[in-house]
Amino acid sequence: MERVTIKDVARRAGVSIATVSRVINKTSNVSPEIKKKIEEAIVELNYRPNLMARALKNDITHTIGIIISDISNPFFMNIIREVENQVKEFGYTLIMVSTDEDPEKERQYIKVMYDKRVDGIIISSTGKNEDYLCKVKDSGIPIIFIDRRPDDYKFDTVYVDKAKAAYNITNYLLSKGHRKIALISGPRDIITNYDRFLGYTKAFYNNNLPINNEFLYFGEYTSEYGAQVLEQIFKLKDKPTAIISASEKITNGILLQANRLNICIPDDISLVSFGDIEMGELIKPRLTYVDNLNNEVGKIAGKMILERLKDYQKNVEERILNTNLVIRESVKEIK
Amino acid sequence: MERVTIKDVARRAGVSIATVSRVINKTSNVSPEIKKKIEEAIVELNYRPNLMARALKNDITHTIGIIISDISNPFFMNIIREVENQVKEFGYTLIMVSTDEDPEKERQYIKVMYDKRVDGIIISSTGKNEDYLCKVKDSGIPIIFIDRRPDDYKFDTVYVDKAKAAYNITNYLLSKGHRKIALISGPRDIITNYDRFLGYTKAFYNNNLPINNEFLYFGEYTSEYGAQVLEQIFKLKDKPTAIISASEKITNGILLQANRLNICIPDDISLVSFGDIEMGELIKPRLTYVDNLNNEVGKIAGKMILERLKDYQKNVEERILNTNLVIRESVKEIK
DNA sequence: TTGTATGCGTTATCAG
DNA sequence: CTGATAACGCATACAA
Repeated sequence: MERVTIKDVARRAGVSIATVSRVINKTSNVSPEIKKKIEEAIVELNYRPNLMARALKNDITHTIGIIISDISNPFFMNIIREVENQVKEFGYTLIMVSTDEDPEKERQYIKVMYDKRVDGIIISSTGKNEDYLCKVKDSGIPIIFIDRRPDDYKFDTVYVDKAKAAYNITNYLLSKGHRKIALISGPRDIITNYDRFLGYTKAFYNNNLPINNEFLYFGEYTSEYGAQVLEQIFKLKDKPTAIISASEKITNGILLQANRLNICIPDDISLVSFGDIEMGELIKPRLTYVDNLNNEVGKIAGKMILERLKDYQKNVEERILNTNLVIRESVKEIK
Repeated sequence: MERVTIKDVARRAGVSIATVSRVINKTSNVSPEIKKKIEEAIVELNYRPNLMARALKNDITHTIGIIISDISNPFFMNIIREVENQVKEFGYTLIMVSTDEDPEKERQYIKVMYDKRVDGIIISSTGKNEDYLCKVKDSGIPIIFIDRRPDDYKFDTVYVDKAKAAYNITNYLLSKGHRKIALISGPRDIITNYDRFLGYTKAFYNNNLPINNEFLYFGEYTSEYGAQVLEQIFKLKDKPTAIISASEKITNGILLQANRLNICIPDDISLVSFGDIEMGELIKPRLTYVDNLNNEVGKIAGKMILERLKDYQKNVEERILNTNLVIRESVKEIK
């Protein structure tokens, strides 16, 4: 089955390819009879324009690249779904890669996006390639930062204010009498974890309380890491009375490990999580948590890229979302 | 920042574009000095070949399309992740769309894939577009069916044998004394649900037992549907004593609703699920389930497409995976 | 209104 | 070993 091109259509309709192109793109008037002939030819031959050729000519691929750390993370999955929903009706499709938080891989994938001439990039960045992203942006490819704010440069951005959330969580725990509060974060390099640290320390500072560095854990956004740290914590002489978990995955691990080690939440230790877990309603105790608003982040990211695609010149936009603490049963008051 | 092309490189190195192309593609010998000059020019100008142009010329995009019903379904997410892992090292990237089980959307997206000239398609099909997929395949784009087997035509395929699994589940329930067994499936149209039905009926047939059609539910792969049917079931005069759930999402809904309605599993009703739920270890009772092997399906799908890409002529391959029943605590024995 | 011809950035064929 | 040039499929400026 040969691929039929605009030439074939032209031949079949007995016109030039220019005219065929005109009726396809409705770019100028074509006489009704000829138009009809061409349309018939298109149907008969089942002609489909070659988007590669078009892209080469117009420098528009109708493709948006998404670069995230891990597709299998429900957090990002939801974002992707929302982005897809936003952009699909404008004819864009998504091309998607995951970096595993590896800056080198990230760089490679940014290159891939550039090479593939995507019309725009949505990225949850490791933060180590901002200089490079800047170049890509300057070359004409809009870039939207999601979940993690850029550090040095200016980019369109949408994320939840983790510093404020961490501040609120910490304050809440302090108000419940907790003084020894563990913060279990993802990688130290990733700016969101710095922000959580910021909010955490601010709460202690404002209450004129000292920070115990031993209670600050930086690792990975994985269930394994959460499990491992919980075990570690319970070997400590001077245990924390509460934990702040930076992500659902970490929370998953904490809960799993607590179950294995017969640790009771909140009786043995309190827990607050960034992001509720799947089926959270069924798991006892129901977690006190902050919503990560991933659906909203995704929706906004989709809209932002569409706007930016329409107007390349408009001012850089920064959407910082606030999230509230949802208080349920995983925190115990300390006398 | 202008985009630098092979012409710029050629000019900078003082050679023709043909020679530049030669060193880029190592397609024929170039004298060492010239080669060095060109390589330098490439670095200095930060030249990156335009993949669009290349694709137009070579008809190879290094892109694989994935068509599934719903990205936000963990089941498909895992598959995608595995596929990505398989193909990324061969320089392929994934373009991904979701159909929401809508055959018309599916058809549109198949077109998109065709138009974008992807090198191959991995699809979990509604089953309504096989004729069209056949044409696409004949046009030279390899197609791999995942999770759902093709019906009329021959395609490379990898899926778990749901009929056998359903047969095993049903047999198990029958052996535990259950006679009134509800089967809560996804859409009637989707072949996997027919297969489940097949396995279910076979078990009854082999045991010389009658089937109650009222206990056969077909709907959606959603939590809402699971919840709704559970409620419905408990309004029945003659309730089933056991439920077979066709998917994690449905199971989620069943568990959530059971919790709301104070229905105790397995005391009030037994439950077996296709696929375990997230954090299944923590939710009581731990489910008796069959593993959906999504990781393996994804891995195999990735390998299959790579092989097919290497050899377009090889025989159609069909991988049917078997899965075992994992018995835990959600089924009660009936006197 | 329609056709001719050029170029998008490559690769490949053919001379030299 | 190297260069000029055609071709990939399409869109469009320019001519007619």
